[in-house]
Amino acid sequence: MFQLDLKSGVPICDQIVNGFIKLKALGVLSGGDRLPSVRALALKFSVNPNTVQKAYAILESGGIIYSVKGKGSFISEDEGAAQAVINRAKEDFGAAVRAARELGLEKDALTQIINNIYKEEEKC
Amino acid sequence: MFQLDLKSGVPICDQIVNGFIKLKALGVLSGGDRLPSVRALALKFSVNPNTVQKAYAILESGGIIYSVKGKGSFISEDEGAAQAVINRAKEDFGAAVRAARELGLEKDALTQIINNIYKEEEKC
DNA sequence: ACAACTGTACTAACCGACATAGTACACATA
DNA sequence: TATGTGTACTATGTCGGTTAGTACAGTTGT
Repeated sequence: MFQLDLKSGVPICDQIVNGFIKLKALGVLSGGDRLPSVRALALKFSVNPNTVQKAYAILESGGIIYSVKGKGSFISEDEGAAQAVINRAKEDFGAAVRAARELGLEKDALTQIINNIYKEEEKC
Repeated sequence: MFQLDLKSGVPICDQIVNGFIKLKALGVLSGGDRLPSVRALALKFSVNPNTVQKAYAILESGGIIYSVKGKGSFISEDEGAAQAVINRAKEDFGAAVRAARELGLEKDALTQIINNIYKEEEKC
């Protein structure tokens, strides 16, 4: 399961959305897997149930998950939905690259930044 | 001169800051060049003078520009400011990398995107 | 001296996004 | 029936960004 950083400035709602997208992208969660209930996840994260519910609603509107009253929320079987999210993330990253290039940053500088950040990840 | 996108969600203040940083990085504006007055730019962008003033204050605190009461605001001659611009750009790019990583994108996927974009540049 | 411009410094208010709090309803399952 | 589930509201509070208005200090040109 992922973690929340309440001090990051990133909306909790978005962090939950991205967290599950990542878990699905990594294969930790796959089609049909059940998500924690709205109330359970809220309790675990010490967060308001409404916030979790909002995140689940966003995930469902994006086709990442589907929810059934009285049963729970589940990872969608549809592979295209997650892929669409990944593609959008790639586009966003591409925009950042172009912005950096426009300001004169060299390719090597960018790859070095990437290497450093992905090295940090190993520590976790 | 740059443009504002009031619907982008990016704070107007930040857009103005980034606009001038970009103009300086591209060499359109160089040391000693005069910026539009706070009121003039506010009028041009149909924006509150306070917002422009805030942007100028940020630019000055970052050493990008310097302001003189009664005279105006000017692009800084300071070379260190250029380094500040680079550092800022790197931070922005780093944030994009972290966002991509957060969504589960692999390092190789990011470097590949960079390579493709910098290949495009050769055509220019 | 004067007018017109410049940057600067406030306070007050509005707005939207985000999060919280509380309540209520509908459905599924044991 | 009891419990847990998703869902739908309203109300409240906070915060950042922006706007509005006013005021002051310095420079420049007439």
